[in-house]
Amino acid sequence: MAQATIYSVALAAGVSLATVSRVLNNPEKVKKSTRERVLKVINELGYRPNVIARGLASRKTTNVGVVVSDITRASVAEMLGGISDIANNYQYSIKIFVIREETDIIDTTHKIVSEQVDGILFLNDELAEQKVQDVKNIFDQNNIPVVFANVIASNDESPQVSIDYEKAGYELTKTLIDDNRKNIFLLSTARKYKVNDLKEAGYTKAIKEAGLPVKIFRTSGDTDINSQHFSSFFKDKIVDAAIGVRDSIAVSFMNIAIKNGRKIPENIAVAGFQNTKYALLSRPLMTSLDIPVYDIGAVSMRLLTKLMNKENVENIQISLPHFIVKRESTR
Amino acid sequence: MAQATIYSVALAAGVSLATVSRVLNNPEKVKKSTRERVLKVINELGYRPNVIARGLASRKTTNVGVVVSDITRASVAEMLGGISDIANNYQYSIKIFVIREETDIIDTTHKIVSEQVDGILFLNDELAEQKVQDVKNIFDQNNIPVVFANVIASNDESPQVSIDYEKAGYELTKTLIDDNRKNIFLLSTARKYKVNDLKEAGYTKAIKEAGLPVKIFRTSGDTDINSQHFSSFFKDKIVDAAIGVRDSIAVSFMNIAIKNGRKIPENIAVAGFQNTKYALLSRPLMTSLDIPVYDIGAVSMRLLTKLMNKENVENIQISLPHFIVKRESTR
DNA sequence: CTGAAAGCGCTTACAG
DNA sequence: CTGAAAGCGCTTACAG
Repeated sequence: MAQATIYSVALAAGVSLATVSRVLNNPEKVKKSTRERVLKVINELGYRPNVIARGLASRKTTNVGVVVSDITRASVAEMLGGISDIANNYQYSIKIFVIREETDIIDTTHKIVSEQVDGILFLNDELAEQKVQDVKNIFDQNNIPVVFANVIASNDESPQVSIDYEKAGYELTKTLIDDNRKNIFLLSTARKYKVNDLKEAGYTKAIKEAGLPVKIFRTSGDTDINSQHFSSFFKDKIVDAAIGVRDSIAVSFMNIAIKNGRKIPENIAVAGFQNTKYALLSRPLMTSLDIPVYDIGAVSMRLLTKLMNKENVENIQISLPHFIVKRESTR
Repeated sequence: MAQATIYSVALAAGVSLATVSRVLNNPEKVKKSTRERVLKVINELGYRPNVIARGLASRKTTNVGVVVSDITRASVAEMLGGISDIANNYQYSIKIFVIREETDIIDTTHKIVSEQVDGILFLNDELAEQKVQDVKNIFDQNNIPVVFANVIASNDESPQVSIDYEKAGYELTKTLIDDNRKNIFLLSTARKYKVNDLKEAGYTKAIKEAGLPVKIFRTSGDTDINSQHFSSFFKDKIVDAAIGVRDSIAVSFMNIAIKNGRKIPENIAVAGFQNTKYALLSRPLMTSLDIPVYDIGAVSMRLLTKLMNKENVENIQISLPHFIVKRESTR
């Protein structure tokens, strides 16, 4: 049997389709008795409004677009968990848009606009700032609210939720300084992201305050590649502490340090960012800065729903709390 | 300025909207000169067809629904990578539907139907078989093609792409048997999934062939929990080899074995499933059965496009090759 | 409280 | 090769 439509419901209930529509969207405007009659028919027929038709007529799709770079990254997946939980509560559906290095961002953005999403969650932290601004402009022109999640947008007033990465970098570095470490490396990525820039800024600030030498080692996020970098690292560097901008980088470093005969944390203290499963499955267990990724996703989505409803939001730039989980790799 | 519509393009190009539509959908049916004129206007106006309106009129949304349980799992995220890459090629957009234990599957399935997706990729391996069948039936009734990705559907003829998990379990167990191990544990999950059942079947087959004792230890997928289980494990069990149904379980086991004074692989050989980053960041490096998760996603999506186009597909049940990556945790 | 009608922005037979 | 018209399944003023 064909899917029931609003027509068949109206017919069976002996009302007009306007009334059926009201029962669904503004039930209080319909007399109780008719409302119940319509509802009964809806149930019997298993009627579900065609979301596409509704989207066209109402100009609201109840779809939100989530823009990501690498959906494969644990933090991204975790954030999606938070997003989808809240989206479910608010009856929004999620459309994923993956932007890669090769893709024409502007073109893709226009494509997203043509998909008529009601709002955008932007998780892509790997885009150059200028590009982010371009993208933001296009969404603005089309009146589509955007929330940047775990991405520090350019220094404007864009809605965003994240943690204070500079402070986090500062604090994590400070714990190593307080442990009397003198040669503290920051293991960062070769490619520059705003988020990592902030971690670096915090690191540098703490290091300089302590009168220590700033030592930033740039490597790859790819474990196979950074293993090689780290192998040569130990030939010529003096090091008694290291912070990886991601847990995977820190664990990788730690493993190779051990292989090179260093004791953790006696010779070298190691800490990472993100507090992922890697930190829990490493030996020794690794100290890591916990970033509430799930919450960032959830809070972003909640903020977005408010913006989509044109509610007046007091604070559109939310900074969530972070904390350091101390484990065996530091003292 | 308001978004250009097909009307404004038609007006500016001096043709009917039918012609504009044809230029977009059946360009060969339009005279070259008019086609070029229309195309020019489209460019000038930055016109993009409203995907929703198109979806309503053509009854094709070029959306595919991806049904997942835990989007947070590395394998799911990786699969999504493959799916989105191919979806991009074929111009499909991806809508994510997360099904959790609490959710009413049947209701959600109806909801997905009402979203008018053209096809479904079903990644949810945590559903009981009966439920899977129910869900499948609903999609069938609504003529929505479904491909099961990395899920073994009930013993019917549903389209699916996966690996031969039983064979994989058999082979992995065999390598340990060939290394002369006698007390080989399978570390499985308490909750039963079809996929793990198959791994168990392969394990059991190999073990019985060798005349060894079947030893299945059930624990949790959660690292915090299984650590505790494994700690008590070593009090009373004789073991010289273990296979974790997931890498994370195997690494967790290995770490605790080492803590209990066992040498890997001398005393205990350890292997996992999935060949994730965990296997690469563990010490010793862990042997693991590589499951081409990305490819499973990509191939599923490609198969789905064919089904959505109503192409005649020879083989709708695809088994991708797997292989064992031997590392330091086994000999 | 309810219905008739227009309209959302497209596609798609049908004519010509 | 092109256009006029109907229709996809809804929502939403407007009347009453």
